[in-house]
This record gives sequence, structure tokens and C-alpha cells, in this order.
Amino acid sequence: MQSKPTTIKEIAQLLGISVSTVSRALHDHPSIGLTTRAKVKKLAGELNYEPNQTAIFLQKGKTHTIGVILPELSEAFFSSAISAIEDTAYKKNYTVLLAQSHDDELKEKQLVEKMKNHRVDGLLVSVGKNTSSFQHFENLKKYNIPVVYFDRIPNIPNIHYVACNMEIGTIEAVSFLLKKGHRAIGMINGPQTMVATGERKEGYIKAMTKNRLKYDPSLIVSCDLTEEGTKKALDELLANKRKPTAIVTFNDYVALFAIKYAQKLNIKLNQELEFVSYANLPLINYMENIPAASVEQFPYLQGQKATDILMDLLHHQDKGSNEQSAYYKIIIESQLIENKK
Amino acid sequence: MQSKPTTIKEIAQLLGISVSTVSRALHDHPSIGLTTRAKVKKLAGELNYEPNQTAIFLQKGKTHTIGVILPELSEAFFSSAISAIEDTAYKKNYTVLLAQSHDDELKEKQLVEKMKNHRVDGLLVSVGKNTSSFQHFENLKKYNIPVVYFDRIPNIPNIHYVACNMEIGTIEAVSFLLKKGHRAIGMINGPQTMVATGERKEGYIKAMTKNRLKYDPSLIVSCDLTEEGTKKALDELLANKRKPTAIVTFNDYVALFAIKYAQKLNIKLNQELEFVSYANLPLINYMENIPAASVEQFPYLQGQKATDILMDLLHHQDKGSNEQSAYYKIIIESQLIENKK
DNA sequence: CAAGGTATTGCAAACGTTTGCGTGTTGTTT
DNA sequence: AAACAACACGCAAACGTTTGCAATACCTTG
Repeated sequence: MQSKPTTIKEIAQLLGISVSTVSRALHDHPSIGLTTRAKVKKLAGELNYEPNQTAIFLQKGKTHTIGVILPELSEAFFSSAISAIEDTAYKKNYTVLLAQSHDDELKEKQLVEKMKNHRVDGLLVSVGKNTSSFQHFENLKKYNIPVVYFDRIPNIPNIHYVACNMEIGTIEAVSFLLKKGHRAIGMINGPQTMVATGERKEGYIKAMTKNRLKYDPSLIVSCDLTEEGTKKALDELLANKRKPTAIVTFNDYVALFAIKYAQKLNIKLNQELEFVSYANLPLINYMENIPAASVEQFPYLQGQKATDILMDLLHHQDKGSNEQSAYYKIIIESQLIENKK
Repeated sequence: MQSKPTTIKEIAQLLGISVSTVSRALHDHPSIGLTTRAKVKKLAGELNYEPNQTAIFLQKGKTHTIGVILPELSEAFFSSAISAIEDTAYKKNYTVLLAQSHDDELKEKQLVEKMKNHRVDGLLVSVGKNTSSFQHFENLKKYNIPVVYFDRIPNIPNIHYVACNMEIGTIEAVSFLLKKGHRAIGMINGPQTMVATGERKEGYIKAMTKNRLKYDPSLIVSCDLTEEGTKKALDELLANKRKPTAIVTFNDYVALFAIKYAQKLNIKLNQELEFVSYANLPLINYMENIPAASVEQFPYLQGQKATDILMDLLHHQDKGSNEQSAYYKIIIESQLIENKK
């Protein structure tokens, strides 16, 4: 019952011809006669022949597989990105080898090794929160395994990446609130250590100066992104001498925490206090009390672009120009989207 | 600059010994002298030797890779499951090859082929909504590739699966509402075609009869799971001669649609009308108006169990007993969880 | 010192495929 | 009729490992 998969060798034997002829026939090599070609294909069809990829991998040195390492699969942002990656890779006939680092630098390193051993053709990476050294990724260059970073990118030169610039979206967000008449606009920002925190702050300041308004540092508070931290941050803002009438929050989680808390404080949403956030929760649509607008970060698009770049890199490394000087640096502009309710 | 990965052959040459000795030395084969063993390992370390897995795959006929095919990566339920699968597989030193079918039967078939060609050792599958034939999966048996289904399992005999039984959870859900004093309990169920719809209905009926209450069929309405459909279903229930004071909804999406709509109708939640749902959205925690309780389906646990089973199958197929008569049929009991607000 | 044993190592096949090159068989051309 | 293309196919190496078996060296024992 346990039929082993058919091999090229068996076909050759059954037909009384050589394996090379069979191989070539299956690939429509011109030097094979039409009759043998037909014979081979017929038998191959009947025997349900499927080429053994592992053998081809070994032979060609290419696996047609790309590795993906990201922090957390179950996070909405990443699951959306991985969905895009799989879709895009599938179209180009690549397969996806998946792994999550759980934001653990050590595990990340091990995963890189594993990917290397599996001989993935290329790697897509969103680096962990705590990753401080990127040597384990950079080492891959030596083995000619291209790496494309996305979303959470390391701050080092000479890399390919696609990321979303939060600054533009933030400017839009603040401008949106200004246009609605708000003057005291608060911001619940993330931890100082994150790049994203800086981008948001910069965007905030730029939006203010652009509109010839003075920037009040006391209106930006940082937060550890937990529910408790959010409450504290909101308290802090509300206690400010210039009590904000609108708040930009670091992300949707923070926004929802803040909204929930604001309701408990009997604050009238969208009247006394309006929120704008950064989108990372897909189901904003299912809820009633949501931020007035969200800065979209396009996870699907990011995954798609990153995969496209990797495919491009893989394609071009064969033909000449192994000395690459150009690096893909794709910045997707974040974009403010007003939430319909 | 482009250093090719070190091979066993190079080590052998450099040390003036044979490849087989190097191979054995690296595997701590007892027949290799301690001195050579040390020499080999030292050099291997210096040269950063990493075994070429593709070669090992070919040689051993095992890839230490499992394939995962599921409908939609970006859905919370599946992203949670895949997270579990990856975690579990990683611990056993397996790698995950990932693909999504987008509920497309044809693509599902192609993916199975692809997985087979990649010579995955085993397959984890949650079948697509529209899949009617399961032959493409069953064919894998011939090639000795075990398949474990999870969550969305086909209704055929002789398969391994892990699924969540909705009946118990539903009984709990209805009982929960009965205990709270509700007597007219409505249900917004799914399409008649889905297995899950039947299970919910059965659970509902059993809960009623168990409590010696008569079952009123007009209190169960089906719904296509869209927002519009949900509104219609709710209208229908509210127009019933016995207007329900509580409703069990097919899933969280439906619940949120219904809750949103109910608020628009100025119905006082938890007083006039109470909801219980089936959990598939993780961020219920971030919202104010949520179902009073949810039937948990344990996606992470399902993914974990399914992977464990597959690992077990893979382990035991080597040693004897290739004639397997026993099939794993793991039913995880769904469980009602009261939502704290 | 010969015999036997043991510890160490090498040889070569195998996994399934691709591919450069060689070889034989036709057929065409002069 | 000889020479030469063109065509069709086979041989064998290669990809990097593992592993059964053979072979060598060394050591012990009688």
C-alpha cells in the first residue's frame, strides 16, 4: 500500500532509456525526439510522477523557499503581513518557511541559523523588540542570502528594507485635529526607546510648526503601552494646565484603553475629547466607540513589497552584477484614514 | 567575498582524512578516535561549518519539515493556531512550511501537491469552507505522509483530527443564560451548510430539554454572517411572538454586529437584551459593549495538540507498526467564559 | 612470535536530479 | 559515394550527506 513516489529512474528503466533522456524529455529539451518525449510524458502521467524537490534543491543549490522571521504571528499586524507574503511568494512559485522570534534575540539568532541550514534562498525579517545586534542577519550576506527587512527595521546602513514612515501620518493626524478646531492636542506616545516613538513626536512637532503654532512639550507623555500605563498617561494629560481636547495615541490598543477609561470618567467622547490613533486592529469596524481617525500602516502592502523586493533580488543575483551597490529602501507613507462609524 | 558554505568534503581535504570520518566525527560516532574527533570539530567550528540540510533531506528521505495549510492567515483564530504550531514544531526541531488556501478548493489542491513535492514529513490542515472532496488529502496516505486535520475537519472516516466540540460550550452558554433567569433565548446561527451550525443547534436543544423546557424552533434563526444578515436576523428575532431577552450568536463578529445594531435600536444592553457568543476575537478585552460570556474554542491549544499528534505519528512511523488502525480523534471541549468588563 | 581481537579509518554506493560532453544514427549535400 | 550536419540519445559527474562493509593499524594474549 505504501507506494514510494515515482522517480525518474523508474521511468527510464520501464522505457528502456536513460535517466538523462527522461529528464530532458520532461523539460521539453529540444534535443529529444518528439516520440520519446511523448512516451515519457505519458508514462510519467500514468505513474503520477512528481519531481523530488529535495533532489533538485541539492542539485541546483536553490530551494525556491524564502524564510520569514517575525516577532509574533498572532499579532494582527504580522498575521496580515505574513498573509501578503505567502500570497506574493505563491504567485512567484516560492514557498514560505515561517518562524517567530517572540521578541527573543537568542531565538532569533537560532532561527537565522536554521533558515541558513534549510538553505532558504532569501529571508524576510521584522526584527524583535529587544534585538540589539544584527550581526546574525548581516552574516547571511557572506552566503549570498539576501535579507529584506520590513516594518521593524534595524538602524544600520546597507540594507534592503520596506517600512512605514509614521511622520507623515502623524502630521496628517495632527493637522486633521487642528482643522477640526482643536488647539490643545495631546499625545500618548510609546517608550522613548522605540524608533516609532521618535517619528510620532517629530510628526507632531512638524505639524504644529507648519501651522505656526507653538509646541507644548507637556502635551506629549510617554507610556509603556499597558492598560495601567495608559490610564496614568491619560490622567497626566487631563491634569495638564492646558487640558487637551484631542489626543493622538501610540496605537489602537492604547486608544481603546484610553477610550474605555475616558468613558469611566464620564468624559463625552468626540465632544469633550476626541481620539486619533495608529491602526493595528482590524476590527475597529465592529465597535462603536473608536478613534475618529487612524493612521494606516499597510501591513499587507508592506509584506507584499518586501516579498517583491526579495524576489527581485533573487532573480538578479543569478545574472551578473553580484557586486550590488544599490539598496532598496522603500518607505510607505502612512496615511490618515477617517473612521466611518 | 561570496564565501560558499563549508562542506564536509573541504574539512576532510584540509585534514587529509575521508569524508566519512568527518561525518562520523561530527556525529560523535564511537568508532572515531578522540583525537580526530576533536580535530574535526575544531576545524568545523573555525570554518563555521553547518550541515547542508538539503543534502541530508535527500539522503534520509525526511525533511524535518511539516506543511500547514489553512484558509486564512490573517484571521485571528488561525494566526493564533499557526503561532502554536510554529512554537510546538520548533521545540521538536521541525520547521513549518506555510500556505493559505483562501477557501479556494483548487488552490488547496495545488498546495497539497506543492507540499508533497517539497517532501514535507507531514501535514496539518484546516480545510476550506467550500472544499467538497478530500481526495487530494487522502492521496497523501499512499505516500506515507500523515495528515492531521484541525478545527475545520472533513466529515470522513479514518482520519486524525483535533477539533473543538461546540455542543458542550453551547449547552453551557444556554444554561448560563437560563440560570440568569432568561427563558426566551434566541440564537443567531450560521448557514445551514456548516457543521458548526448543527452543533450549536444541538447544544441549544439539549440545554433546553435538560432543563425540562420546551424548545421553540422559531427562536433559532440562521444568518449568512454578514452585517446585513445579522441585522435581519436580529429583526426577525425581535419580531418573534416570544421576544427573546438573551441571544446566542454564531461568533463574535455576529455578536458585535448585533450589539451595534441593538444600540441603534435603543435597546438597553444586559438589561433588555443580553448576548453570549463564540470567541474568535482576541480584543474583546478592549471594548466596552461585549457579550456577557463567550464560548472559547482554544485555537492555540488546537494548534498545539494537532502538532503534537503529527509529531507522534512521524515518530512512530519509523519503528514498526506501519499498519495503523488507530486514529487520533481529539475533541477539545469548548468552554464558556464569562467576560469581565 | 603468531594469532586473534579491537580500535580506527577509508571506500563506495546511495538518495534523485541536472547537464556537459561524447557517440551513434540518420539524412543531406556535393 | 564520400563527407558532413543534424538529430537523438547515453555516460558519467556533480550537488553534500550518510552508512554498510572492508581494510588497516595497533595491541593483547598465549
